[in-house]
Amino acid sequence: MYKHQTIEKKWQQKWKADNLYKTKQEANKPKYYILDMFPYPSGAGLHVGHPKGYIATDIYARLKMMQGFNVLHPMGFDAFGLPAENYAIKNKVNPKIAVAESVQRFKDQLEVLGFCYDWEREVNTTDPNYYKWTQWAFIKMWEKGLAYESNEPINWCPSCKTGLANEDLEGGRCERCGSEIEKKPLRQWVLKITDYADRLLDDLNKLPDWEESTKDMQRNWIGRSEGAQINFKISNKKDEISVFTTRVDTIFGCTYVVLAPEHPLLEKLKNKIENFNEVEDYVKGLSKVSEEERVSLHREKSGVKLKGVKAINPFNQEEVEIFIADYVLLSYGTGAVMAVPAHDERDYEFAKKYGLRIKPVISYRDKIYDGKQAVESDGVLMDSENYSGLSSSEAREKMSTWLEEKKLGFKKINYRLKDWVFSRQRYWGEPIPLIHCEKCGVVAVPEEELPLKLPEVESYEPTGTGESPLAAISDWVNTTCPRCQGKAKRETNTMPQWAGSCWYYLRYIDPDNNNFLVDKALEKYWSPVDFYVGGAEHATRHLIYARFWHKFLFDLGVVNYEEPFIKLKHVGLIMGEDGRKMSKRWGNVINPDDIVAEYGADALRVYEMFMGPFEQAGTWNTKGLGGARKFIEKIISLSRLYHDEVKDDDKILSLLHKTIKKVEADILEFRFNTAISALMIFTNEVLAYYKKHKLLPLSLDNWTKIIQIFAPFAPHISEELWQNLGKKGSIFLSAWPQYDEKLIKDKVINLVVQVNGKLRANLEVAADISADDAFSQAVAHENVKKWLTGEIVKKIFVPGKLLNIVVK
RNA sequence: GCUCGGAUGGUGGAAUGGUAGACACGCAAGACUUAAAAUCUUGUGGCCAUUAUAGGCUGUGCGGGUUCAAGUCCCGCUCCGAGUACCA
Repeated sequence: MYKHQTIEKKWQQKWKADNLYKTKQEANKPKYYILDMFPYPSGAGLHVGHPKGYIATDIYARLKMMQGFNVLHPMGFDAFGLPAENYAIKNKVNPKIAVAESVQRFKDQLEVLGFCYDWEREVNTTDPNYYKWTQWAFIKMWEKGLAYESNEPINWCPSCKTGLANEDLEGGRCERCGSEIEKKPLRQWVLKITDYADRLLDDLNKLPDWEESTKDMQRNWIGRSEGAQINFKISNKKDEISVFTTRVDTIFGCTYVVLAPEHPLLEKLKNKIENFNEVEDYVKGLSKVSEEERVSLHREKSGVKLKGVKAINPFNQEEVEIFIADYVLLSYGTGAVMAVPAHDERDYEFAKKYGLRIKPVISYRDKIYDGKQAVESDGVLMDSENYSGLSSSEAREKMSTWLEEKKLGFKKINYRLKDWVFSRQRYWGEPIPLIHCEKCGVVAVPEEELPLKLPEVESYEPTGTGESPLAAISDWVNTTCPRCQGKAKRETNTMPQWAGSCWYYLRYIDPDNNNFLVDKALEKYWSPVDFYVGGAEHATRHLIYARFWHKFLFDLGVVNYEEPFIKLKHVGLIMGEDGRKMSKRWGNVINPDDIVAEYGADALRVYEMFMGPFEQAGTWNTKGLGGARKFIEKIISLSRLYHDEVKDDDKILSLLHKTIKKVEADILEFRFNTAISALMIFTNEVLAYYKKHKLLPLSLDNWTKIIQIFAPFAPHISEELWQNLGKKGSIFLSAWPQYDEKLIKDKVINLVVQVNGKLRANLEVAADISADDAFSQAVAHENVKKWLTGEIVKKIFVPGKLLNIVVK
């Protein structure tokens, strides 16, 4: 039994006193920047799942230190946002206070796990010295026209009483509180992320060290589709309907046109539409149906024909009916579509329901339009005048060119990605640094007045009126225009929670800079982040936003590289012992403090890394923790088995070098479970050797190496064992042991002998045995002989591994 | 529906196309103990055979295929998970 409490505390204090993990920038060393997604410090504190990713990066960072890198491994807090604010409302305290308490609690919990963070670089997004630069970047965006004011209907959470971005929703509900989202027109600030859509998409190809699944999620989220925008004249000849389609090639099969029910053209055509009352009733009826119902899976499509107006197909001048229908969304494309029921499932369904004409215009070799369902794949055009006979892709090219020539339409790329609704009607966020002047319009707060501090307020409650609580502080709101000194009012919306995390990784590089967002030389040295680790839930949120800001900062010349994060890995969740997500609600939360007290931080670290593949979710099992603890004690027991005089056994020595190689490679690949397994195998081997031969199996030199390769996983006990050898400096300042490829090569190997692919014998032979020698030894083996009953037709020899004899 | 993952003992999992189940948990038997815990030893996919040893068959969700050899590659399914959802 070892006293982990004493040992762990001792080394944590010593490391702190020695400033061991202070970031160094030594000229003769390469840099490595490894980053965790910084946490939101909630009042509940950590459960054992939270530190999993931090343990992994800690192991990685320690390896890199020992391999001679200048390592930047910082930590901070993303502390603006709803949880702190809701806590503040409930307890009537300033969120600042709640945040400070949570941060402290968080740091205490992290500290006992023995992480090598450089706390001198701690970042907090709610610190005015930090958000000064969040505001600065926002102003730059506004200056470049990337931040604009809009009054479009947006997602509104009736319970949080704020507008939200698409990224804040989960299945049509508020990601924070689960309330159903309403569409509400609201004055808001929006960031033009769609201007960067193509770069965000294309540059994913520059990230080979991101997981393919994450890149796919981002590709889907951005949702680029190439097509054409086409104008259909309306029979009154004055107005026209613009539709977006990716299938111009099917336009001769267009039998009607559909508008979204909220389409602005309706109002314009009011007098032309004979059944306008019916149309209005339909639209009113729809607005009663909740968004969720409207979008729900099996809801039947419905619509109303606009009587008295028709649309004219620009390709053949054919007049077709116009409908409004709930299956067309205003928010995508132009809010209007040309319906081709023969070649689009949704149009088909609608056409069947209302008995509309269905005209197939694409022919296929294998599947054919049979009247029973739409066929959506490409084929060869038919019944399409002079385009008949062309392939779908040829036709799309020719037809859109023709449209452009005739000015009837143009090629168009549409994105699923929407501009980023960037204002919140809540208190606890960065104030948007803009001023509304009666004469000059919108004016930015001058740079020298930044940070524009969040003012103290009486009530943190959201107002629900579309104004933030800041609007109630009249002496803050009423100000003078920086340009004309006339009467002006401050913008009272605040920024969303995501704002601060868009660039925090840059602040770590230069945390105290009050003159610029990040110093150029420092940025050039440390940037980009070499390795970024965090939850997969950020794949289409934070990771898209941060890439967008980074590209913007690149365009400004603030950063020197276009992508912020070179390598990315996601951490798999740790589930409760009952298989459910750890949560107060289920009563299955395990607090790391309790585990550390009973088993030690080192055991917790080893256990979490040994549970299974890093990216995969795993179920907590306290019994498994006992195994980790036992393993640490086994390693400690090795400290009795080394001796200065010992000459190393060949096999043990070879295994040691294999283990060094495997542990190093596995850490670099985030395969911690197999790295630990390799250490276990080695330990078991050494103990078995001692029992069998009653000889000390380890030289001092090799014992030293074992401690070193164990150190990243269990830093406290390793440091203790290291110091027990009389070493002067920390083990983490020592050089990672080199393995010797020559020693790894076995002289004697186990040759597998198969007959017809079935294992029949294992032979101990020289590693470089020839095929002929292997064969003659194999056929001499009783159990092999037994199976060689027919003619030998083939011999497969894999040197150093296997011999397969094929008989007939 | 679409996109991306995954399925291996009682459990977590391991396996550059080359001995499936490493390593660990659990379980069983034994040692130590007055006893228990801890620790140590041995065994542990299933079936068959054997006093014992040596051994045999079978086995990685299901059905096919490629190969001397398939958990791994190809084709077709089933189930589970994640993301997205009337995106034209």
